[in-house]
Order: sequence, then structure tokens, then C-alpha cells
Amino acid sequence: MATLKEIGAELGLSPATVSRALNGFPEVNKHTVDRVREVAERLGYRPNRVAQRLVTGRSGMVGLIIKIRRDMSADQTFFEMLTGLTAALGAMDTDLVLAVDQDEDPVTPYRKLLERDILDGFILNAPLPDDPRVTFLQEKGIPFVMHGQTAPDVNYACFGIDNAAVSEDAVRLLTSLGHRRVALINGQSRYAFAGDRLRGFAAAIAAEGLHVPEAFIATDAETEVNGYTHALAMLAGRHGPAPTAFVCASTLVAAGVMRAVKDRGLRVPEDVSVIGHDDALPRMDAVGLEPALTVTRAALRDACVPLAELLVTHVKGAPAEQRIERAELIVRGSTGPVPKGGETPWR
Amino acid sequence: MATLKEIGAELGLSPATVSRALNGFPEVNKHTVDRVREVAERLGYRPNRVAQRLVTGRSGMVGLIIKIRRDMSADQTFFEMLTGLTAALGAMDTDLVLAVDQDEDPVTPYRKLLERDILDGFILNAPLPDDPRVTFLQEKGIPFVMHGQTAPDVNYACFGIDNAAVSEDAVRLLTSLGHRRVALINGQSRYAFAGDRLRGFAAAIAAEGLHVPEAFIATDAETEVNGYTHALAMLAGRHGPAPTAFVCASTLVAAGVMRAVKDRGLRVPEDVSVIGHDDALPRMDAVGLEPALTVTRAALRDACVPLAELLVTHVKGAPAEQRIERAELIVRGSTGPVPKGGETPWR
DNA sequence: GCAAGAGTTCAAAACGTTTTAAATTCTGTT
DNA sequence: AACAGAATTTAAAACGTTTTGAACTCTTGC
Repeated sequence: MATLKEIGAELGLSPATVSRALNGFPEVNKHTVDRVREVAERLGYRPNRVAQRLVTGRSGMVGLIIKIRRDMSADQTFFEMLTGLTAALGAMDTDLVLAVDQDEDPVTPYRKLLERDILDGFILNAPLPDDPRVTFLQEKGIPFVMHGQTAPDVNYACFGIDNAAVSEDAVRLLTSLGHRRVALINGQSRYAFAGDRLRGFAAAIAAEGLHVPEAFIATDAETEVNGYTHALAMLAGRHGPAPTAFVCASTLVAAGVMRAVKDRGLRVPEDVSVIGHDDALPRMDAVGLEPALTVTRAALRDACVPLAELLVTHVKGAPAEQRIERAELIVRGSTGPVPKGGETPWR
Repeated sequence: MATLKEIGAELGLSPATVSRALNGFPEVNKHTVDRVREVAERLGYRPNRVAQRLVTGRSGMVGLIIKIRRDMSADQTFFEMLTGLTAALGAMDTDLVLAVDQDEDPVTPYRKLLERDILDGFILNAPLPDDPRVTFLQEKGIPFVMHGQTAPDVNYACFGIDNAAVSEDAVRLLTSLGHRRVALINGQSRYAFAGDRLRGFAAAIAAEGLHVPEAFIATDAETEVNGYTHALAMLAGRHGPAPTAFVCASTLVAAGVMRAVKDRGLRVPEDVSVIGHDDALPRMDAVGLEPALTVTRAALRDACVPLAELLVTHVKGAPAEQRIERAELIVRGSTGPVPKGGETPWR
């Protein structure tokens, strides 16, 4: 494997100049740059990463710790992110080191990996409202980027979507269609995103001068079965008039809700409108539903490149940047005008 | 972070001696070793991995490439291995770099990762009978260890179980119980292990002077449904007298087979014996079945430490070692004597 | 008192890069 | 012709470890 010294020897240049030429420093002669490039190319030069790292003090590796549930069930989300992240990081000359969290205590795996002293930073996901990992890493001064955020205003690097806006957009679409009784089937409350969704939902509902009784706000794991069960209970009308529209935490939940609507002998969207949030996971296709699902959409995979960028630049010294994007609203067949007689709001 | 020089300065020693003391070289004075250890401890010394790697020429990182199916379905196997491998490698001061294979061509992801020039070797799994990855890596002279093997006799580092013996043990147990009509529900033929299992099965059957018609050997993905479907078809007796015993590729398949047996109105083990192979995956508990499943057992996780060892030593220059162990045979309630009238072999 | 040998320790080189500070060459101005 | 200043290049240090070959200290036996 060719080295800087070898390239330099061939051209009668010092390794220093060769290094600068290849790294695009402005002070080196254009002609020299060309010659160096040519020789480097011909010799198949690749910088020795280890040597680079020794001198820059960075390792070029970041950590991702995955949480495995007791039953070892793997989730799609994880593979989707893994695929995108390795690609995005690879493009930035950074490698992903993986470790598995089997512990109860959420910070120990981070501590362990840090002790090995080879990581420049971490990628965190699934933020909790008061995430102990954040406290820990900030205390230690370790760079990290969070996918999502633990609270509306934070001072660490993060990338995600505005989850309050997700609910607001959904509610606004529905109320503009005349709906007055809008139910929410939310994700688990221990995750920060569910809090944001609830907040946005409540705000949008209040802004319309409406009210949603507690019985029509469910908080549960995002599964098809849970969507089905909660929707069925709400449609039964035991706690007041049935909703004419559902805002769902995911396409999977929405699929369950739609099944419940149909099982009740109702139609989507004529009798009940359904809207979900779409992470664009391969196996949960919103368009494949019948009718095609109206969604707020933000492809999980699109987060990988920004996450990688935010982390790598931060590691290199840039200040922690927060980047929160707005999810797209895609109106399809599962939402329609409020049915005749469904315009009365909950009291 | 303390360095060798700092420790040396504190004791009036050169970094060279400190290095040797900490690395257990024999020529250094015991008293010195103690003093060095004490100071290193007090200063919280950790060797700088990057510096170590620069001088030894090794990176201390190995690669694992995971293959993700189009539908992104994650398999348990993967998480189990990931957990075990990160732990085992970590204990040997080695890190695991992950990449994802989305390509059709099986070697491109390896080539890509190699170009980044940071890996000492690879861990391969799910060997195919003529695995192109093996050819590729051997050509390039990159160390690797295979979990399993592509053929009975190979010259690369590998660790696994004797899959022919797995079938042989199963068949021998069943024939010793008087069974003469033993069916096989094997895994997908594209994997090398399925070939070994079939070979062992055929050999053991032949050694008993028996014969198994083609219709009673199934080759399919190892799912519960497939076990159920194939067993049901075989029990229907369209292709000859029903088997009195099933050898199954996994506990999941065996679960399907047992369900089929019961749905046919038969009992396990009175009418039909069932035996499976148990990888000891958390969600596929052989003991949880009713009756508890007789198995050949080799915990997948037990492979992680040997795999890590074999690879790391090989990277450091040791010759490639093949280690093939025999799976354990655990007799439980799902196997019993051949039922009355079931002793006639297939013709 | 000295040589041989074992037991310890050390200085220096090496790994391949980046970076600092200094040196050299070139260009234009007086 | 001299000089300032810009443009370009260089030597050397630095990163922290391992390793080579030499050097030093202590025994031991004569």
C-alpha cells in the first residue's frame, strides 16, 4: 500500500506537500496538485486511517447501541435505520460500531463502550422524556446526536420531525372536512414522541374550540391489534357518541382501526375517516391499504443522512445543531367529509 | 488520559519498560511490574488503541455483514449472534463493524468494506454450498471465520456443529425405538447445513437397511407453517403409509409438525414421534412444547466465543483452524416406541 | 579483581499521517 | 538591483505505542 512518502519520493516532494495536495489545501500549486493526484491514483494510494486517527485524535467510529427486548423480537425500525446509517456514515468515512444493550440500566452499555476508548460519539434513538443517556453523555462531554428529541427545546444535536405538528396537521385536515369528534390512538407514553403528538393534538383540538373526552384518547404500543381493539371500544359508543375520525400513531395502528371500522359495518371514509403517520417502512405500506391511507409522512430512512452529518460535524467541533423538519401531509382515500349527522361535537 | 510516558516519568522509567511491564513481558523485574501496575491503575491508564494499531498494523476490528431480506424481516438468529459476538469480541479487545448487504451480488459488500481498509477480518455466516464469499476472501488473503462450513472438508477457519451427525443421532434414536418409517423435514437446500443434514439422514437410514421415499423428505424454509403443511401432507398417506416419526430442521418446524399430528387426531409420542434441532433461541423453547420436544441441541450463542477466538488468533497469525463439535442429544417426551402396527418399513 | 553471564532497563526507530514554523522561490515594485 | 510580500515547499515535531539492539547493573565463579 502506497504511502505519502512514496508518492513524494516519486515526484521529489515532501510528504507534507503531498498530504496538503491530496487534502485540497489552497496554498499548494495547481500543477503540483495534478501531478500528485495522478501518482496517487496510479499507485492506488489510500490514506492509512489509523495514522490519520492517531494524529487527529479522532477514531472515525461512532457507536450505536441497540436495545433488545427480552423476547429478542427485532424490529423493522432497527434494520431500516441500520441500513441507512451504515451507508450514510460510510460516505463520511465513519464506521459504525455496534453493541447490544441487555441491561436494565440504560447507561451501562454506553459506559462500557466508552471505556474501550475508541468512539468519537454516539447515535441515540427512541428518546424518553427524561432520558438518562442524555444526562450521562452530556456530563462526560461525549458528542452524540439524537434521533428525535426528549423535549421541545434541547441543547444537544438532534434530528427529527415536529411531532406536535404531525398531530396538528392531521387534526386540521379533519376539522377542515367538518369533523368534530376526532379520536387519537397514540403511541406508548414512555416515549417522548407520544407526548409531543398528544400535545399537538390537544392544541389543535383546543384551537378549533373542540373537546375530546379521555375515553377517546388511547395510549398504547403501536400494533395492529391495539389499533383494532381501541377503535372497536371507541366505536361502541359506551362513553359517548362514536368518533367520526381517528388520528393514528402509525400505519400499522391505522390498519387495525380500519379493520375495526369495517367490522362495525361502517365504511372508510364515508362513515369514518382515518389518518395515520407513515415512517415509510417497507412492510407497512400505507398505499396498500383499502382505501389508501391518508398520512403524515416522514421516511425513517431519510433521517439517516442528516443524523450522520450532524454527528460527524459535531465530533469535528461544530456546535450541536437541532434540526426538526415538518412531516409531509399526503391526502389519500381514507379521509373524507364528516358524515351527515356526525357534526355534533363532544360536549 | 494517561500515557506510557507519563507513567514512566512518575517512576523514572522509560516508556519501553512500562509497556513491557503492562504487557507481561518476562524480562521485567517483578517489583517494577508492581509499581508500574499501581501507577497505571491510579492514573486510570488505558492504552491508546489507535497508537497500538498503527504500530502493530492491525486495526482490532472485524466486520460482519448482515443480509437483509427484501421485506426487512429481521431474524432472531441475527440478534442472538449479534449479542454474543459483540460480547465475545469485546473480551478480546476487538470491535465489530457492521454493514448491511442489500445487494444481489454477495461479495460487493465485502469488497466495499475492505476498500475502507480498516478491517482485520470477517465473520461469515449462513454458508452456501459453493460460497462465493469464501473464494473472494481467500483470493484476497483476508482472514475470516465461517460459522458452519461450506463442505465437509475445508481449509479455512470455521466453527460449527457436525450437521450430518445431527441427523444421524436423530435417526439412530428413532430406529432404536423401533421406528422404521422416519420422515425428514429439512431446511432450504441452498444452505450448506441442509445438505449435511440430508447426507447424515440418508447415511443413517441406509445403515439401518431402510429406505425413505422422496415424498417423505421435505426441503423448505424453517417456519412453523411449513412444518405444519408438510407434516399434514405426509400424514395424509397419499404417497404411502404415514411416517411414525419426524426429524425436523428446527424447534419451530417441530412445533408445526406436532400441531399437524394433533390436528390429524394423533398423539405425540404414542402415535408419532417428533424430534427437532434446537438452536436455543429465546423465543423457540423446545421445553415449552407439549409434550416437551426431544432435540439435538447446540446453542447458537455458544458459537460466539469460539468464533471470536478463532478469528482473532487467525488474524494474529495462527493457522486457520476448523472446529466442529457434536450437538447434544436431549431425549424428552416427544419421542417414544414405535406404535403397534407401525413397524413395517417403506418398501 | 575480573570475566562471563544473567537480569534489567533504555534510547531510538518505526508506524503514516497532520500541522507548525521556517525556509525557499517567485513576482512585482521601487 | 534591491526589497517586500506573496506563493509554495520543506523539515521537523507530534500523536502513543511496540520493538530492536544496545547498554547498564548485578551475580557468580575463578
